[in-house]
Amino acid sequence: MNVEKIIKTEKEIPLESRTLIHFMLVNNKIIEVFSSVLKPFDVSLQQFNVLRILRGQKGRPANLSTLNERMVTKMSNTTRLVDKLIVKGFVCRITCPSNRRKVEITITPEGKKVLKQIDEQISKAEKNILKNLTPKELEQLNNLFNKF
Amino acid sequence: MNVEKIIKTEKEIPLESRTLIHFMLVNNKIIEVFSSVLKPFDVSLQQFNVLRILRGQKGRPANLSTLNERMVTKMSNTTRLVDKLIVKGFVCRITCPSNRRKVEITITPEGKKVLKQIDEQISKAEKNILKNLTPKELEQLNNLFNKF
DNA sequence: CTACAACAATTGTATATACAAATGTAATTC
DNA sequence: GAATTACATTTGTATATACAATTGTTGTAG
Repeated sequence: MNVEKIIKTEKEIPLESRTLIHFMLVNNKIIEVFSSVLKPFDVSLQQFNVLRILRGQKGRPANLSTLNERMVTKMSNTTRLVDKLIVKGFVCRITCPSNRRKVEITITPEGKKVLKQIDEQISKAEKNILKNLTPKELEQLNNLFNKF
Repeated sequence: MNVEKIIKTEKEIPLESRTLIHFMLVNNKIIEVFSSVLKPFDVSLQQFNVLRILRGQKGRPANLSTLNERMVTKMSNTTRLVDKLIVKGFVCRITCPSNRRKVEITITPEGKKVLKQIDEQISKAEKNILKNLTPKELEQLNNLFNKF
């Protein structure tokens, strides 16, 4: 992936700007791949993230602020995100009995089933995106990311 | 930036998934910083990108497909993006005399002036985001990104 | 126990983005 | 040169997201 070729510029870009542009270009590619995997399941990247968080709860219900806190990309409207998952039958929401301000959100068996299918595809996509990188290079990347 | 701490999970994430999540987390941070720099100027990241492309044209007008092709994040509606810049007086659009299907978009002196101010702030922000990385590490990052 | 502050989620509204269909123009084919 | 195809942009519409204001509930100070 050559930055100058992709954004079609002839002039040399300063190393710092170049790195950040490069960063965003790769990120766009990652999101594009993930989105295309998720599309047939009619689930957005954010919705997928919520489903995975809920499964990670192992039965324990999560409330909205917990979800928001754990999401990779925090967004300002988790209520409506959950609304969509409810319509699809993938999650279930009840008001918390001990504190009626809160809600308890859980993943349904149907949601778990779909999530399992998605996971397989996503896992393949991940391997494909990273096919040119060795485990050592992945470690290296993670270490560099830690410096941000 | 510790991934597990940020997304608040206790379990170990496989290296591949972890890298991609880490990638997105850092990207979100970058976008967040950029957006907050741009906010006072009432210019979005995409609009900023268009302005920079137009300046890079050095007077030569650009048409919509050229803009779209050169944008870091391609979006499906460059028309409306340009509309907003016109309202702000930062760019100018006329239909191309030699081919009336096309349009000719140029940056205005006002646009150039604002862009210069933004550039200074963005440059500072870039340095700040990357303050913990040496030039060598930046090169290393770019090389790793090339493998995607 | 009443008033007030803090909390958690929801709703309203404006803007942004994705995708498809439509418009207007130019080039090509017969 | 009329019909068709391809091109470049615009418009329509549905959905997504950001941000602020609102609602309903709980905790707390006096």
